[in-house]
Amino acid sequence: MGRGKIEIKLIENPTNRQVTYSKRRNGIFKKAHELSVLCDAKVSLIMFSKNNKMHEYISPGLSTKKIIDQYQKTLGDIDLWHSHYEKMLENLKKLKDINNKLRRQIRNRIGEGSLDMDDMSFQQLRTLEEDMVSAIAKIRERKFHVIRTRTETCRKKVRSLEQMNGNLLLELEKCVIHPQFILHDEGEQESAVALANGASNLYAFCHHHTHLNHHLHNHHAPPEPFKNDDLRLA
Amino acid sequence: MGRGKIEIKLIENPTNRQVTYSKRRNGIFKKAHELSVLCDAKVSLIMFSKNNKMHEYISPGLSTKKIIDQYQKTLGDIDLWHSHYEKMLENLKKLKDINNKLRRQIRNRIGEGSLDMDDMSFQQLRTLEEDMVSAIAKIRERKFHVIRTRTETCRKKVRSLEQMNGNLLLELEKCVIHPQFILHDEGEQESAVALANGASNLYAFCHHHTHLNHHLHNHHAPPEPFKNDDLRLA
DNA sequence: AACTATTTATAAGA
DNA sequence: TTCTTATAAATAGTT
Repeated sequence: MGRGKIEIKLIENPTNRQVTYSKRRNGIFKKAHELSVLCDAKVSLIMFSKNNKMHEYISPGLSTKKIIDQYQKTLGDIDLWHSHYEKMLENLKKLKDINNKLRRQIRNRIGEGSLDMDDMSFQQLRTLEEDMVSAIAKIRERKFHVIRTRTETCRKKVRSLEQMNGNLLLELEKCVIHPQFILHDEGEQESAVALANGASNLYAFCHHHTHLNHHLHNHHAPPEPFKNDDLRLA
Repeated sequence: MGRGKIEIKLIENPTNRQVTYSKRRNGIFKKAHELSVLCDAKVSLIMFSKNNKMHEYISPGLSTKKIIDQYQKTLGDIDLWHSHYEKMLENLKKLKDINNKLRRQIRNRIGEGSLDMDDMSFQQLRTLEEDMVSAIAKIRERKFHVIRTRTETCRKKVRSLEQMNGNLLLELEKCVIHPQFILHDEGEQESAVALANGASNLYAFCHHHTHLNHHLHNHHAPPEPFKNDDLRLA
């Protein structure tokens, strides 16, 4: 339909091709629309030119999504997307199942599993109890490790404070033996008094801490149930 | 383009409409194909007639899926499908996370969580230990409930056996007092001896069971650690 | 983008 | 449905 007949094969000339594409594209769109109206048909027409420009026609009152959905349904779920989707759903279900199992396991271990436990035999309960006992032993061991570490840290802190304390006392001694160094004016004198007070405070502090230190060491040996030591250490 | 010009509006006559649909559909498909070939364009043409018969054209070497994928991509993921898919992926990830958390929790409770436990404070360990202790208490309670139930069942069985035993003894007594009933022939006599032996066996059985019954009742009161009773009852 | 000679599509009828 | 055919529409090549 034109000045001459053309063979249906790729138009090599890009300009020509582009022109033909435009003209024929409009032609198809017009025909698609006419078909939609004349026959009340649902039409989805999507096309990409050689340079990937997209054009689409959809029958009035429809969306491409709707058409594609209907397409999938009609094709009977052979589509790759659909199987992928199905796999995902399956996966989701599996994960949920595993999740529920884990939760039930936890509930059993917490002791809240009264309903689930009805399904458990005496043997199972016995095994669970043994498990829990050994688990508690491990947790206790871990707890006491934390206590030991904490004690160690505390002892180190005390030692360094004792050292500091000793140094300060030494300084104070110097000041008392040679009072001329600190009797420059009133302000300095006040600070000297403050220093003396501070030193005695440090003494008290030191004693408190060494006491605590011994305290901790006494409790180091017998790692028995938590109720005996946690109030002091937690 | 026909014997007469037609207005572009719904063709009311169904037959006419169907004919026009067929003709024009072929026309469009032909044009779509020509466009595909002439301009190397990707074309997807899906349509549904008024009675939902589907027809589609796809450029050679393509699949509708490919076109739709490209369509989605071009449209910039606004599509509902895509967002649905994304939501599913998100959901999947969340479930996996929850799963891992649950697993870690279990590992902690089992006492295998040495690595995870390094992240736990003393307070957390203490709470976990307390949890476990109360959980174990519940599990023990449950266990002893199972024992009680079992004991009860056993006792009932013993009682019914005792009853049966009594009845059999009564029968036997009758036979001994009135031997004429059982001295028909040799065969009958043998079975009478067997019956007597059986009865004495039942006596022994009965005693064994009542003994066990008392045994169980003694253990009913103090529900202490499992190692004391499970060998007899499990 | 407009023109137009031609081809193509198709409405109506059989 | 399919074929026929007169006529409307589309469009290739040109400007």
